[in-house]
Amino acid sequence: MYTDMKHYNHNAIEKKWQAIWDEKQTFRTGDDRSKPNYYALIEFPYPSGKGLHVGHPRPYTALDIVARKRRLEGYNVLFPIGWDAFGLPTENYAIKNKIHPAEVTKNNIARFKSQCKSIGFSFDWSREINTTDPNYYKWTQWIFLQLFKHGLAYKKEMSINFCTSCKVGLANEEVVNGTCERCGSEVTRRMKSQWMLKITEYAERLISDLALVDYPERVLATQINWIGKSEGAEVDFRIEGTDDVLRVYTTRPDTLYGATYMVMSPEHPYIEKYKDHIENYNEILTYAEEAAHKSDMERTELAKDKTGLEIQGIKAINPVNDELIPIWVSDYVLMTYGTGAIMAVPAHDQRDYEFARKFNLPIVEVVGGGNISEAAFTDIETGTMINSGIIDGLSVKDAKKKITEFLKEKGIGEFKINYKLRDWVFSRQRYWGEPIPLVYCDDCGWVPISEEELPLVLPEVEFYEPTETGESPLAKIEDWVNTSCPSCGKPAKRETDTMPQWAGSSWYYLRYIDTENDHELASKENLEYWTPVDWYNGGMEHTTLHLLYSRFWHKFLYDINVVPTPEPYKKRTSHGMILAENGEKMSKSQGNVVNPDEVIEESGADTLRMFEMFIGDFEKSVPWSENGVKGCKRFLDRVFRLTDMLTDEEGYSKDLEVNMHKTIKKVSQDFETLKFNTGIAAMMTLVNDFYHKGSVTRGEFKDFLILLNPVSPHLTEELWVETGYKGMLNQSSWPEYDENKTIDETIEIVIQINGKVRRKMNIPAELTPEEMKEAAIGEDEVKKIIEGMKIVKVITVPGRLVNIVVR
RNA sequence: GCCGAAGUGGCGGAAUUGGCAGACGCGCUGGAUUCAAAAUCCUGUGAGGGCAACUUCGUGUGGGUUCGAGUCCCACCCUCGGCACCA
Repeated sequence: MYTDMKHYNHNAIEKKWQAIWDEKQTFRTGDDRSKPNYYALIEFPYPSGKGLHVGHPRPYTALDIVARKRRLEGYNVLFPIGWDAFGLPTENYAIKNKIHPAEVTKNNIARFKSQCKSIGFSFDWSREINTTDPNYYKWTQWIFLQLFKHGLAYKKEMSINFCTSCKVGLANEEVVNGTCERCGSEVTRRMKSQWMLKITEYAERLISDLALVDYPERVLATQINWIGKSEGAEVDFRIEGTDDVLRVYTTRPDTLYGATYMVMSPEHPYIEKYKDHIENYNEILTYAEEAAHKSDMERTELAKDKTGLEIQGIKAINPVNDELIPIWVSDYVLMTYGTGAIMAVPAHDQRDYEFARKFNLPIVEVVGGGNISEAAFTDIETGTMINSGIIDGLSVKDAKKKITEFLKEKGIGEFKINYKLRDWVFSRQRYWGEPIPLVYCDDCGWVPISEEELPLVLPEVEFYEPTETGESPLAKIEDWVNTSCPSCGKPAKRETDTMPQWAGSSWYYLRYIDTENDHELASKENLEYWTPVDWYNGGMEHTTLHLLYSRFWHKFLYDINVVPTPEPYKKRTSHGMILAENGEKMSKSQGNVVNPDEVIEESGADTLRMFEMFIGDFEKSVPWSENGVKGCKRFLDRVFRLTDMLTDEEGYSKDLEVNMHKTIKKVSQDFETLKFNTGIAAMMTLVNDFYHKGSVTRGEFKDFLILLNPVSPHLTEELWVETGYKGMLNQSSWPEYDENKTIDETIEIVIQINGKVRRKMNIPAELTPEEMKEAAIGEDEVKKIIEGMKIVKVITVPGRLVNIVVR
């Protein structure tokens, strides 16, 4: 006969609790400011047309666990969600299917939202934001205006990276191996007048303030590497027969005596300036044009073999030894870094060495210790200066200092710090982005529109395609473009470029704090209470771009007294990707995308959440596994059936008391340190213990349910009610452990002889090392083994082992 | 080339930071239940040898330190991520 076994109906249970949480607004951020606050943040998603795949819930579940645990610990928790909804894929889809991007966005968001709800995340849905909402981008525009007013936004005619397919300018960061980060098409260079943000002004602070935050080592390294700080000197070389100097930047001023030629970038202004002096001007011009034509890809990839030309007709004078040296032009020198010209020291720089070898230029050794007939000697730790006049005999470090002081004294050089970081190209020739709230007036130049007029709303437009000239589609809407100057009232034209997708995501964490505020981006009081974000988790792919940009904006807002902290995020962590079962990246084209909806339907959201966390090391990429999902489902089934072995006892049983305390400790710690996999393993072990014992007390079950709740919230809430505990689980509190009760009374120790495990024995935990030693030596088997040998030494590790060294 | 992370069973991964390698899960083996299957429960599961108690080998490779090394040091190899002519 069939027993009346209750069945774990995950679908019913999950729908039931999601409805209850919604109705009771269970996870709405509280107003009780007497509670300690906790701000947990995930990277808000871009609502693509494809919906979520199983990679999304990994970071969301992780911080959902943290948020739920914090609430049970008595914190007032802010755990918000929103949509980073401007962007090219939506626009491209809109173009292709002739649907308004706003409509596409709305549909995509609806899909994402219902998926997020079906997974049971404890987001505060009352604070949902959307970067394409005028009430939101009003403040994105407002921040831009402040940047503009503080001189940090400027327009510049410049050579930009231009994606041939998207027809937009790209920031350096958006170009990956010479192709567009988004669509993979070829990127070429093109001159275009662009809005730029002076992130370089913050370069130093973006490095030094990393000391204030808790980021993983690899993230710190990426930030520092990207900013690329270097210290050196700028040095003036006179150009023979003129009053002009050619200024160079070098990190090795100590090698100045070894400079045997100079190299200018093909774009260097002196080429134009001295065209009358330059005998081979036409040749140089041809070379410069070729270089300009090359995309960044070609210029770096093919540049393994160096090219260049000597500039005939002008020569430079080495300021320390007055030697006449030739000036070359080569595309391995970039106009965008340093001064656009270098002094070449082939003996001590790899690139100069290659170049000198190829073109038979002299190589003069000025740092002794290497073998320059074979390779450039670039070591700066061991060498001693030679052939170097006033700095002969010094170490590299001392020589740098002395020569830089000398140059400074003579007025022909100075100490200089350079950064690889470039200013941020901030305009896009696209429709689906925030309009830049500026107007161009022939008399007044660029004028900001009045802040009262914000938001400057995107006008309706018939076609979203960029124009043939690469201009924004907005340029075609005449009655929008033509306006009057806010300053003098004369006819003027609006800026038609829009902002990049990075804009809205650079400050969204601030808006969550005060979503309804319509007179400031967030109130001082709320910002004081909630910032900085306590824990921000996101993907490694955002650790250069997004993190740097948002830190920059935050620092600016700090400088103008809008936010109270110098850094936006106190702690940052990163998750690994979820790959397809075969170890490949999940992608639509491969057809290997796993959809969470199917997993939820079949095994439930609680199982999905658990497996997302149990699958492996949170910080590493890991392949998805169908069987792994089944394993987690099996575990939750076992949890469900624990109710059949429930006893009436309210406390912990004697047998399992230590296990309970150990598990509480392990789970509590592991949920704080991204070790969700081992925390869950500890709970599995505990459940195995319950099964082996065949019973579980009400007290044990209750605390176990709380521990499991952040991972699998629906089932645990259901079992809480079913078992008849008070109220709802989310109203209870996180269990505490007693350190003294995490220690077993008797422990098994290992007896080693000469470092090899020979015996194991059970002893009372409180034995002293001396007693352990006695016990080990006295053990019968051990006695037999060491009979006739001499005990040299005995090592005891309390609670672990005794090692007997014999001869 | 430079920077960063890693290399542990058939698989995902553990290992209180120098102290029983392989927790937990998957997969697989055997058993119980069943007419049978699924599900469930109980066993076993790094490799070799032994009827067994046991024993030898074993954390990318080679050396070293130590009573003791997955963990520390030196030299390599390989994988993944980032940067890449930045003077």
